[in-house]
Amino acid sequence: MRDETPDDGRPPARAATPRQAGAAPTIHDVAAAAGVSKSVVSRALSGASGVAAHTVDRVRRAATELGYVANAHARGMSAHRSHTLGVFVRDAATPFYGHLLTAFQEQAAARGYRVVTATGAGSFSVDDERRALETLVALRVEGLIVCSGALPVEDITPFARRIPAVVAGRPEEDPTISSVYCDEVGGGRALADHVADLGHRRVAVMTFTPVSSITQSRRTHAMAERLRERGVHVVTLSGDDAGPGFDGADAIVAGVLGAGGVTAFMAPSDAWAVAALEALRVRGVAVPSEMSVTGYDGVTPFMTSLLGLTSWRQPLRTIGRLSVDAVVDQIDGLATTVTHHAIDGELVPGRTAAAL
Amino acid sequence: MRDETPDDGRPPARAATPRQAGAAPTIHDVAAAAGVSKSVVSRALSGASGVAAHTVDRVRRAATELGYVANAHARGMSAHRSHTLGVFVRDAATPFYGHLLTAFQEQAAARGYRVVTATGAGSFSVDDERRALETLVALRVEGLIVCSGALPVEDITPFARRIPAVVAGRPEEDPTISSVYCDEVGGGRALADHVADLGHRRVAVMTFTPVSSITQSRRTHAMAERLRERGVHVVTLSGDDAGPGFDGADAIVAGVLGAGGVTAFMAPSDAWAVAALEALRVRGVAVPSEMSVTGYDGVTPFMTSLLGLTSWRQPLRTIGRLSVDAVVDQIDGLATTVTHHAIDGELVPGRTAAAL
DNA sequence: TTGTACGCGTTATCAC
DNA sequence: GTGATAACGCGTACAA
Repeated sequence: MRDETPDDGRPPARAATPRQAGAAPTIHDVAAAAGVSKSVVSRALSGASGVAAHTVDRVRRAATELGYVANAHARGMSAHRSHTLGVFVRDAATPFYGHLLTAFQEQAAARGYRVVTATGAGSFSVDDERRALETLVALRVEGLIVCSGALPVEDITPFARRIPAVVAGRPEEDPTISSVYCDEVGGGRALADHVADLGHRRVAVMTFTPVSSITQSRRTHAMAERLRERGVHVVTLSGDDAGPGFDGADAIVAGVLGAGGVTAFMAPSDAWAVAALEALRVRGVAVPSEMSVTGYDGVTPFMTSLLGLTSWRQPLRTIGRLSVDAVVDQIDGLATTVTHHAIDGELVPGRTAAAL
Repeated sequence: MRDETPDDGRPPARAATPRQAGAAPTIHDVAAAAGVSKSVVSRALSGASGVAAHTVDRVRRAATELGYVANAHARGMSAHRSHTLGVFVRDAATPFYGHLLTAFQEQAAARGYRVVTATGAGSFSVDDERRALETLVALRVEGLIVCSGALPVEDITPFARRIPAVVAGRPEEDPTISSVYCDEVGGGRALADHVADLGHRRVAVMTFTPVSSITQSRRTHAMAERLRERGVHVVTLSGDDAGPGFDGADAIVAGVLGAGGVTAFMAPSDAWAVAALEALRVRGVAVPSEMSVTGYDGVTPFMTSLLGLTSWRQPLRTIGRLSVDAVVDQIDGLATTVTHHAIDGELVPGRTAAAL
């Protein structure tokens, strides 16, 4: 049970000396408890030299006694540093972003930074995303990591002018802003080669326009292009009209089957591949004997050997690590130029795509 | 390209009047640009009454012109409010927590709060988790939402004394701290009933001790107990020894098959169920004809009709919403008592468990 | 070795 | 309707 009254509109209760119970103890409280001045507390706790050993002891004891945790806001104000990185993710519920998030946290901690996350609050309108970015800026994060396949770069650059920023997980050649991403074109082409190598001559590819998803557009067009180079007949199906969820999967599959003679379907992501596999199962089409299916992303939990999905793995841990390094290097002055880092992915053979 | 020098150890550069380019504009800059005092800017931007309409206009224009975003730290210091909720999640990469996180963000936004997230930085040691909680406290979050099946409540209560807190996603009866969770016992029992109803008489259940995971312990013991009540012979296999990942799945499956006559296996989670399904497939055991398998959680992307996993769905969206409501109600003084909210889950029939 | 005084950016109070 | 001014909690020159 809390022992304080909620301090909703507290202004009148300007505590004179007896701080109200429940309020966080300040450096002043610790100083009083230890019988020294605030500056000594500050120095003792920060491990600065020039403080008597026994004084440090007394201060430390008083601090833990009171459960003192320095106010990051006040500290940031005077130090002009927040030691905080801001991460914007479009949808934390997606495993892809979840893994990225974890990698960010880990590397940021290793580099001595904390991470605050913001999202577009569910209804992914561009306006929401803009507001989320503003939240990060208000928090005076020292670096910005943006993970969104959709947010146009124009919405990021105004902030990137002030704060070292990096776009993670999607290709971005804007000269203003660094990026770390998996080589979508190389991945799409390699996966297409895999399908062509399996002997498929008529392949359906689900494609997107850049506005709906930069990554999915890039990789799917690379697939189609490479297939054509290999002399494979390509049937493209637009994923832009398929709606936000995966409800359009059946319509897509119907299109694939209706095209006639198609023996392989290349999905833009593992999630779409799984949705397609479901639709195929419902329609009684055997995979891979009657139809081969490939995904993209290669992230758990889709990458279970149970599903055996043939896919392309993006090295999310590496992307996360390099993204943090990119912004922190800029913050620390170790790097001053914008960098674009394309990481190689890796083919995951699987069992959903077989030789014809 | 950034046009400022990185402000690493900036103290000497105490800008006199000409602020260094790239530094975030302050209310002072806006005031100067609009030709008014800071007070007016503050009131104009906060929509307070008592400011001439044309002045508001001028200030607004100057603010957007400069790209002014109020410093949340300074605002919080003066207002004694951060309008921020702190969320601690054990592992954002897990879909379970990812969904929860999204639900938090959404409801927090609806209630006018922002969310900052902290995790144990990957290597989930209790020490890391404590440090993560301290980060949140340093940020002076007004409410705390803790999602971790492992962090002992004793590590939370010292903070909960000061800050309204809620444990989300796991049962917690501590009188100090509110909780919102799915009824693990009810879920485990209902799922066990489902298995018993299917006619299984010898069932293997993977169990945990509370120290390794409170939720998994609770639900699995409920399963075993209910099965015994129904006169079913239960074989328990300890999941505590299975290691951190799912590598122990094959050993578990070996134990299930070695027990003799077991026709159903109840896993503590969907992830474990999928791991078991894989191990069974490798061993050539047909599901569900030779062995029925059930999971628990019922969260995407495991809940694809492709896998057809029989499971128990936890209403994560509801849990997320109610968790935020619980802390915000306490902050706003709408609620003063600690509440424990057990939400009902829902059976997901699936195809991995069949009648004997 | 320790204490004093100031400033960080903002809001709220009180004169004007 | 507007402008000084005093906090808020902390770090840190500078003085003692």
